Amino acid sequence: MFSIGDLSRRTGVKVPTIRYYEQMGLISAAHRSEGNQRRYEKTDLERLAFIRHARDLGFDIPAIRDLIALSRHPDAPCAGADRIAEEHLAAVREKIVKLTKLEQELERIVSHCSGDSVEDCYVIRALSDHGMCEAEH
Amino acid sequence: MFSIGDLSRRTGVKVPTIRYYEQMGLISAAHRSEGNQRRYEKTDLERLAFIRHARDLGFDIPAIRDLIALSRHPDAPCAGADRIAEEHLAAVREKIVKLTKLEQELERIVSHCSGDSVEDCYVIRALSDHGMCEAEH
DNA sequence: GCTAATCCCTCTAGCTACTATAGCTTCAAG
DNA sequence: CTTGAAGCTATAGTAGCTAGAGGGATTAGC
Repeated sequence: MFSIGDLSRRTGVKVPTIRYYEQMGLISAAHRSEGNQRRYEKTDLERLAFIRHARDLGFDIPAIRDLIALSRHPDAPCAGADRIAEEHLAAVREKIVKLTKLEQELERIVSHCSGDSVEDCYVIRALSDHGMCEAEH
Repeated sequence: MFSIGDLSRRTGVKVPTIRYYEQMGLISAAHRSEGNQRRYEKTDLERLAFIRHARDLGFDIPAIRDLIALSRHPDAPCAGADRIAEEHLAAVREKIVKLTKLEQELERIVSHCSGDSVEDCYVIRALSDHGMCEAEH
């Protein structure tokens, strides 16, 4: 039996976040002590570690809910889980592409600035005048 | 004289967003028509285009506020603007690094899954067991 | 057994940058 | 003068937490 604080220390998930996950339906409502405090068991610990891990990998809460639901049917085909992971991977890649474009544009702007007065600051001028950009955005 | 709708069409910034920017102090409160509708001039258009451009480049609102303040002192040195842009560039790069690590981990997980049942689905198993990860996260 | 420190409870509000809705008023064209 | 589009304010919702207020529970030490 763990208190919510124990669970927090063992998983690295903050206490209010655990309560939030309960509210969001990622973990089921815990049993309560006589004094109305949450008491957890080992399965809850594992579940929370799963969630933590998925969050670290950037899955959002609905996706995690789906993954948990799938993990409860060991005999089902795992295409569903694969698809969720693949979609997430695709989203991550898309973000990287966008950020890389941003990086290049910012790099160009920053490196072009002579460092004199604001009047001819390349940073400010580039922001004022879209025509100075290389790529679309 | 432009209405808020004109401004929106010319800059691509949605009408409620323009009002939001006014509230956030990015643009000054517009003059009003007799019937209390906002009326803008060319300078407002330029200001809004500047904001739009900065947002497209991922600057957050406080940074844009600072950039606008700086752009009003043409004689000041532009080190401030450079620093803001450089910090933002650094933040973008950091995000790219993180996402790239994520991408690799996800790629590895997805590619390892045989595609059979949930029971031995690599996706689910990897999420359950942190020890299966290559990198820290 | 008592007390103090620490933990836990619920509820509410705040964060970013918008977006959406409701209910109302104003504007511009015909 | 009417009508439909556009504008107004105010409020609430989005994701995933985080912080705080104002209490009650638990536990370690004496």
